[in-house]
Amino acid sequence: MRLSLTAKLHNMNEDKNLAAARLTLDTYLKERRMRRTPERYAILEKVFSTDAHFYIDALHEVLTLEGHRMSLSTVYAAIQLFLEAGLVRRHQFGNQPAQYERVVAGEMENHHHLVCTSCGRVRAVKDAELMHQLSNLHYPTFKTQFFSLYVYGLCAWCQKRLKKQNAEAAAAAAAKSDKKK
Amino acid sequence: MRLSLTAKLHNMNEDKNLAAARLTLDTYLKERRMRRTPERYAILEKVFSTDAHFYIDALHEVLTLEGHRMSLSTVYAAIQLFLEAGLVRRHQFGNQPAQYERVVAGEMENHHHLVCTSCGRVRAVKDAELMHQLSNLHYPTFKTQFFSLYVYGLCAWCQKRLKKQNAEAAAAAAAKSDKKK
DNA sequence: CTTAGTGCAAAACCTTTGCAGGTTG
DNA sequence: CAACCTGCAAAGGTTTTGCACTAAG
Repeated sequence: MRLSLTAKLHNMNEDKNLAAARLTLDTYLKERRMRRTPERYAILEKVFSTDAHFYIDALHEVLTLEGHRMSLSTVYAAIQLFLEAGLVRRHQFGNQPAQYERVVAGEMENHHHLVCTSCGRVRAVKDAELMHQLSNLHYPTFKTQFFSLYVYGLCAWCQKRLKKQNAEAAAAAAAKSDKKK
Repeated sequence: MRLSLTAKLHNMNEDKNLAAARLTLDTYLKERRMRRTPERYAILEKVFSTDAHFYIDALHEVLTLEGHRMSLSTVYAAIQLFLEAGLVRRHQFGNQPAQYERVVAGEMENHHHLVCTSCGRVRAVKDAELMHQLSNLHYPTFKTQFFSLYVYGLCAWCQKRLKKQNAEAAAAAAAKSDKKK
């Protein structure tokens, strides 16, 4: 199978990211004399196999389907650990279950999020200049680690949906007041 | 009792904000033929009595203490309604319970948040220029309503605490390896 | 009067925890 | 071989829901 150049570069970066993450985890665990269990590394590998957001239960499900046998609590514990090691970031929108996202080796944010206030869907947006500016925010007595910018609003799909819904509601209301008369 | 000029101005603004919010709620409820119950207005009044973040259960407790009799689910339902009407904003940090914040009449954000990744405490920061810039972010097909910027890091208190803790851990580790020898 | 809103209690949900047994260092 | 991690089941805490009753339009 031949891969395109961009695909090759992509894969190379993936591998590099994963390798770096493994190293970070190694160091983190050794420093704290914690154990380097196969579960933790399997979870790490899966987490770094994509830059998309993921849910804990979906992550567990995928791992299970792929033949790893581990319990949901192990996944929760590992993600908690990764969070403390700075390997993942946690997001929570509305009161959906928490979403997580890998953190690529020490690099500051390179994107922010558009969140639909109606359906809850999240889209990532890249804006290098803005990200650069935000990563230079500093405050006395506060040691900045990272930041999150969420822009809330209506996605294209929900704009359409709500417009239709409102039209229907208006029609229903009109019918009702006609009936009264 | 005499009030300072700034206190007077403050109160005037509070009153204006509350009045505007009441009007918004009136309109919102009428449009949808929903009922204007005393509970909803009592909750609205409390929500607009401060610009601080609040928790649902604390809000319910305060209302109860002040003689309003209403159940927790009513408060949840009302806040959900306010959320849809754009009268409050929801925030969620770590997996603490959700925090809410009133939205002052159509005005865009005027502050952002510093969140301590260790203790979870949140501090509001005003930066007019930055807020103005962020409120001008626009995207095709996405109808922006508002935004939230969170800067995560360590608060002064946790920086101190963790430093001390690490020193202790190092000492303990040293003692342990001494013992082995 | 009709329907929506409230109150109460119970459910649902995600996440954490306690404990027994197995694995890592 | 000691300590820590995993797995399981059960608890925890917030938010939602079902149902009967009350009140708003």
